[in-house]
Amino acid sequence: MSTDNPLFSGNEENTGFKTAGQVAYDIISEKILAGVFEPGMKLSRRKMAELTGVSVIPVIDALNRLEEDGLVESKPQWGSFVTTPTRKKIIEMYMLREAIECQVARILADGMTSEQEKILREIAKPLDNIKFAKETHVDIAKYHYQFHSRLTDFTGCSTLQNALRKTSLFYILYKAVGHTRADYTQESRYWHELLLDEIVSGDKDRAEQAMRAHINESYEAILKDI
Amino acid sequence: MSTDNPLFSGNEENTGFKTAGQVAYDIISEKILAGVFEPGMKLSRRKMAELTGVSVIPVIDALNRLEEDGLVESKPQWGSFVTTPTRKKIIEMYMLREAIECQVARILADGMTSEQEKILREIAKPLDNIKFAKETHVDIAKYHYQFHSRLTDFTGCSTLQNALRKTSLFYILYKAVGHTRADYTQESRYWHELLLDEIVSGDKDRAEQAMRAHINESYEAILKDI
DNA sequence: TTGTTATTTCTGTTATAACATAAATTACAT
DNA sequence: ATGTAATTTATGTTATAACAGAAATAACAA
Repeated sequence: MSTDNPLFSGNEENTGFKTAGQVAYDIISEKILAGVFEPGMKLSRRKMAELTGVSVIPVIDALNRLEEDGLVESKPQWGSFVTTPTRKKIIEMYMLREAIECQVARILADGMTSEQEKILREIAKPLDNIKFAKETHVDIAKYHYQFHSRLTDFTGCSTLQNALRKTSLFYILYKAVGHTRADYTQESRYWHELLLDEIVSGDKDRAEQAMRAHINESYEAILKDI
Repeated sequence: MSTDNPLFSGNEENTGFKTAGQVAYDIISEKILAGVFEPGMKLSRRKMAELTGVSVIPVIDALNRLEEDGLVESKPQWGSFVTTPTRKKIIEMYMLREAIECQVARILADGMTSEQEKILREIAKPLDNIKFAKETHVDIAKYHYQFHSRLTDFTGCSTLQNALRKTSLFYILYKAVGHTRADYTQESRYWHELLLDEIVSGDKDRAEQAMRAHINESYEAILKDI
């Protein structure tokens, strides 16, 4: 899961060599996103070092990166623990996601190649037809991110990509916790294909509006959960 | 500069105690933002340790944070160096800033207290009347950030605040390099007060549009520079 | 002079161990 | 039994030193 997952942007262009810090990051993040390390759990440096098979120095590095990712929180001089997805944090995550993705929609409305559109439609179609009963919430979340991540990629703007990645990590963390009660079978189908229609229209404002509606649908659904 | 500067969000709520990593971060970031460490300059771990008076471990921590801030870039297994503000990076920074601040404008249009408006107007007025000849570009950039940062604060959304902070750090880095040729005396006055007018109108779309225009003015001016 | 090889230096990385502080536990007195 | 003090344990932090690989320099041959 750690190497073939597009979520992990860790330096993986290397020649198979993994730094010790990367090893620790991969293991710990995998445990968190799989729900093994539950929110609020304390992540002791020494325990994590023992678990991952490296020393405390690379563990500190890994925990720092995880904190930047929003998966871990730290009180200085006290310790690190798995982030608890509170209502407030989820709302904040959506505020940022809306900001990023609306901007992405505007940029792409300004100029998206037909080649890019083709690629996106190939992702959108199966995504809009997912059998919700057969997939876990986490899997669906990752599939969703795949589409939006590719969309953001096509802006060529890495700063937007990095910001979006964080919101997705947090979203997956929330889904991994498991107390999700929303009924996703009621979600609109064909949303992503319609979204693409609006983007290729070339009208920035229309594209933005469609994206905002798309995100708000997910937002409203989650607000009922928490 | 390190403790009274609102740009530095490092854990400064502590009881005067500074961790070694924080010491290193403060010193190195100050040198970078002051232009002493020029873009492209290699920041050797050992040299930085000697300079800051701490060991290499906290220096690594500081460099990691500086990389997250966008002030430093690293090639794994090779080293860290001061970020060079290329045209592409500046454009990307503006894309992110526009995304963040337009969202801020929308949120505040939805509900900003009169107390908050009062505070913002007290910052906006002198900002709109700055004597450009008497201030350095860096000082003006910091003053500017003070307004926009406070604006973002009032959304209560720390994720937007963190994202905005990065764009501002990069902007200041760019200004610190010094080859800025734009004539800022031609910039519109009263822009920030007018911006507040649009936000308090309560119309999200109007607020967003005004913010976008505000940022684009700065954007267009800088594009001529680079 | 120029191209090649060997050596030296420098670098990022990380394991080990020490230090100081906070938490938890025990010991003890009331 | 309960509150307090002493002690032990655990933890974050960081200095030191070692390891491996890259870069630069020196030595040497053509």
